[in-house]
Amino acid sequence: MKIHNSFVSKPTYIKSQREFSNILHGFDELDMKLLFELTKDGSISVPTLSKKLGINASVLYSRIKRLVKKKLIKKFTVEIDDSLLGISVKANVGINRDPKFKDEIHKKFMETPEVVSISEITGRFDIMIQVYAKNLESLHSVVIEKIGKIEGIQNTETFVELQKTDKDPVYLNELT
Amino acid sequence: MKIHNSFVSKPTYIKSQREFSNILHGFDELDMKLLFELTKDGSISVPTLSKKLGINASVLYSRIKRLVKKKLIKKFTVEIDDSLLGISVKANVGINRDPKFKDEIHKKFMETPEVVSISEITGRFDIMIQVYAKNLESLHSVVIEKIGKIEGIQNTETFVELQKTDKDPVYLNELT
DNA sequence: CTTGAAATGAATTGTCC
DNA sequence: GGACAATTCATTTCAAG
Repeated sequence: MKIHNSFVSKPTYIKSQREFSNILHGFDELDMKLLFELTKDGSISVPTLSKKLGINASVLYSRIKRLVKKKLIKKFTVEIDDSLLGISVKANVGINRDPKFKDEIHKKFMETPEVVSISEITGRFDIMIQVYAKNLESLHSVVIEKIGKIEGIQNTETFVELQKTDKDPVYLNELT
Repeated sequence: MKIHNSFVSKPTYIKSQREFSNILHGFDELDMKLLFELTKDGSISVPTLSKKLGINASVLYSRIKRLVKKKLIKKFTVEIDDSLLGISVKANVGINRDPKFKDEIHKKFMETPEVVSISEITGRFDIMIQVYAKNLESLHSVVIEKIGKIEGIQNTETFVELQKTDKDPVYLNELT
């Protein structure tokens, strides 16, 4: 049975807001546990998971299938160590641009291999991009030669990442 | 046989700089193809991959094992759709801090569930953090109430992500 | 070192409770 | 949601090129 979000108020027997929204989306604590385990190890076998969680394997098969079907799991993938592939410098670059060239600039970024993500943002900059490079020298040349010379780009400001700490996945947390 | 980087110059029969560094690290084009396929679909079976690439399954078994052993593949995992878990606002926050409180601030960030990554950077800010929140109101309250009030934080500047484009993985690209 | 096939063992599906 | 049986598939091993 499917219940639509906006017509339901939170019943008292549901403890946390998170549990509530999970139920509204049709996902429960077991789904969250699965996401947690699969994020840690996406190659774990269902029978192994079954033992670990103390839940029948058939249930896990159908749950995981459901998580994939409902697109909560976008895909199974691998996490790769960039540094072993020669990427030793990562930077964010804040950019201001002439709005007239928005699409053309986006296209240029898509064509620049060193640019790995492009975000439209609010605030001091219009765009923030992520740039991966082999070393500082090549980062510099990418920003100055390739990016700085794109028509419509008015200003760039580079933030080189010295050290990054990634945290546990969000769905483990209680967001306020 | 292992050859150390700095003592070897690029022989002429090796076409690209990328191919060269892969060889130095002991990884070749087949390894790159595997990384590409596994990034696209980490749950593909080896026999299926074998047909797709036209390469004997035994070879792929040993190659993948090697990629994992050498830590080029850090782990198998799943990609999750945050928005379906109620995360509808993502922001980067640039921060200036009193260096005396560096460690204490880092610890506070680690304790704040909305903070998903922490980067030490060069430039206008000392730190850039990524914040996930349910909505703009909760983002605002996290930045003002939780982060702004941490001792030693002098200044914050929030960049709300309006739209983000992620690109293809780096190891497909030719970096200069 | 690479291939292919055969034997093993494990994962997956379906059915019934 | 759980248990089990029937089936399919992945993985390892080994023998030969």
